[in-house]
Amino acid sequence: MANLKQIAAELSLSVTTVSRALKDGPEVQPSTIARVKEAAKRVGYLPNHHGRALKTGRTLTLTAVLPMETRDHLSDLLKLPLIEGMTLAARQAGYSLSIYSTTPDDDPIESVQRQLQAHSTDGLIITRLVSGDPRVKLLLDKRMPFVAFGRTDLDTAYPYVDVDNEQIAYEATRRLMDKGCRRIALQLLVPEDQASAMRLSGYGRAMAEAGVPIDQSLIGHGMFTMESSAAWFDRLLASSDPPTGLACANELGLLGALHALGRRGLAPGSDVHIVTRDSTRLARFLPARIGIHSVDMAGVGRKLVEVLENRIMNPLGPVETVLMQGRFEPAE
Amino acid sequence: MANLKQIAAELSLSVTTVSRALKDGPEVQPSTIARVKEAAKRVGYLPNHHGRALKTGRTLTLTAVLPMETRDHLSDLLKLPLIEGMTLAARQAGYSLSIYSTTPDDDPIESVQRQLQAHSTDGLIITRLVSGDPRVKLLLDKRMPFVAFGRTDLDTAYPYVDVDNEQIAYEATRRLMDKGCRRIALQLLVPEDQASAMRLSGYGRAMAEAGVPIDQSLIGHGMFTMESSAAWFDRLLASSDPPTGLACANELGLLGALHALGRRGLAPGSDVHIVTRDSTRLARFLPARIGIHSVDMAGVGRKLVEVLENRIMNPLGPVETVLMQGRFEPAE
DNA sequence: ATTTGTAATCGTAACGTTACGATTGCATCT
DNA sequence: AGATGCAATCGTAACGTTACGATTACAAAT
Repeated sequence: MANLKQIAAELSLSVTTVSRALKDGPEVQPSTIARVKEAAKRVGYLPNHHGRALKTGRTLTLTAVLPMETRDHLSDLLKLPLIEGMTLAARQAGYSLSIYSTTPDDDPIESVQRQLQAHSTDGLIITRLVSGDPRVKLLLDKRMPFVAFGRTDLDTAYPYVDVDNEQIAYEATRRLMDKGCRRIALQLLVPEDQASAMRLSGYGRAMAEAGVPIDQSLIGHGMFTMESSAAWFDRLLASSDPPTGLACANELGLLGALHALGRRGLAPGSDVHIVTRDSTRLARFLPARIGIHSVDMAGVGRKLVEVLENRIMNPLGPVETVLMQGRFEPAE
Repeated sequence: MANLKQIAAELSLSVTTVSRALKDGPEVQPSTIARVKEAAKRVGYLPNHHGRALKTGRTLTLTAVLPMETRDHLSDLLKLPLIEGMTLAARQAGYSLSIYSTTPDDDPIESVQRQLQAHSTDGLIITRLVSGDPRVKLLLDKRMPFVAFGRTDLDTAYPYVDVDNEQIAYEATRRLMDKGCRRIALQLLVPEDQASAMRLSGYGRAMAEAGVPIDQSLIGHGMFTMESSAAWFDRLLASSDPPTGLACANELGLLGALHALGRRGLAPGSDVHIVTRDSTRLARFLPARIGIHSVDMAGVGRKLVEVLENRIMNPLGPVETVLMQGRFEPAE
């Protein structure tokens, strides 16, 4: 394998000069730079990652910590465009991206600890923040560059990229009202989930603007799976005053609700109006009339890497935060 | 940051002894090993990846080269359980897994070249093999440990993990025949695709066994997207002798076909029988009666890492090949 | 003739780890 | 007493890179 020493020997130069020439050091004669570069190309030289990392302390690796739903891969659907965006952006910036999957059994803070101490990464991308997330404090404390996908309730500033769930839920609710819906059901994950809280807030804002009181029985929590969504929506449909509109949490929630509708012989778009988020283009090819808003998850992935890169380059710079907007499909 | 030197200084030992003690070297006194391990735990020592990699030449990193469909993330659906399986298995084996995404514009062989020369990985996982794939030759030639997801037509042996598409297609076709279908439509990707060729072969075997001649007009190619699947199946349904059974290529093909059926007011399970593959648990929650067979993609991912690891540990050992079977849901 | 300045290049050390051969201390054997 | 064997530990070098302070050669200034 070609290394600096070999090139140096071949050209009767020192390793130092070769090293400098390859990065266009101003101390090296232009003609020497040319000779060195020619030789490097000829012998197929590529810098040894680990030699460099050991010396400089920079690894040129970013790590994304991703919790995986080991039982149900569909609920992780939106991770795919996210991974695509992250890996491609990382590559373009000269980094490689390592994925650290965690299962529900893993201790989330331990995974971060491990990354921190192994000196094996230049920066971390963390997701699925919880209230007062200890990882944020830990990473800020240890001065490890990181960026979060999602926000949480901390008084300290930290870099994040998030989806503007409040605005999206607001617009979704408004859209259902435009169809004439007043009894609008809302799917959420868990109350502690920041995204869910934001969605609830946007929903509440739209309802308040229209002067419609909020009926707590229409708010569904725990809509993680198609099963839970189907069961919940089935109960709602069976009630004495069933909803006429539904804002789904994600594609899974949508599929579950469609399941419940289908069993009762009801059709989306006439009996019940539905709006859903669609990060994967799934919803728009279902044989059903559904309102769709999409979030560019690959764009989120690219943005995460971009923010993280800035953080690495300029650790003391301003804390960047990004809110991604959703895009609504034109009304049917 | 804690390193061997610090621990050595603290315990008045040499760096060598500490290093050996941490890996239970037989030359070190048991009591010393205990002292060293205690100190290591206390100061939070974790070995520096790059120091070790530089010295040993092993990086403890595996790289998966994954082509991404940048336009349509749904067609990449099954990659998610694959990624999960790979990353978790890699972690368990002490490796970290790096994802190298490629776009349709990328030169596939260049991506491999780059990985090869940067000394940054211990082994490669390649996917989406093409006929006479040059990457396989290159990697065998350079003695870089690798494993392929999928087979191709090469006369040299190489390690791979693949899904037994022939058998799965055979069983799917048999199942449709059990429902009384004789005109059975089959979705394929491209003729050059090995998986498609295998599926066609299994389909043909089942048809031949039943003495049903194959009607080429029922074989659909290019079923990559929901759109193409919907358009193709719509044409078939409009023909004078429409199919009564359909074997879908994947969840996307299924959704497209359901779209076409829905537009004509036809129902799966009565007018037309459908069997599909479901790697993501999507199909089984659609409001439709569909025959389902699933392939454990997370298992494929784990198997890939396992085979690759064996290859790294024992480069001259026998070439491992694995065929994963599908699992059919009990008949409706 | 000596000093100063400058451009080009060099030598050494260090990052943290491991491999390998050397060294120590001590008990046992001739 | 001296030699031998063994267990435990040590010292040094090396992996490939880069940072930093020399060193050289030569021209220009004193």
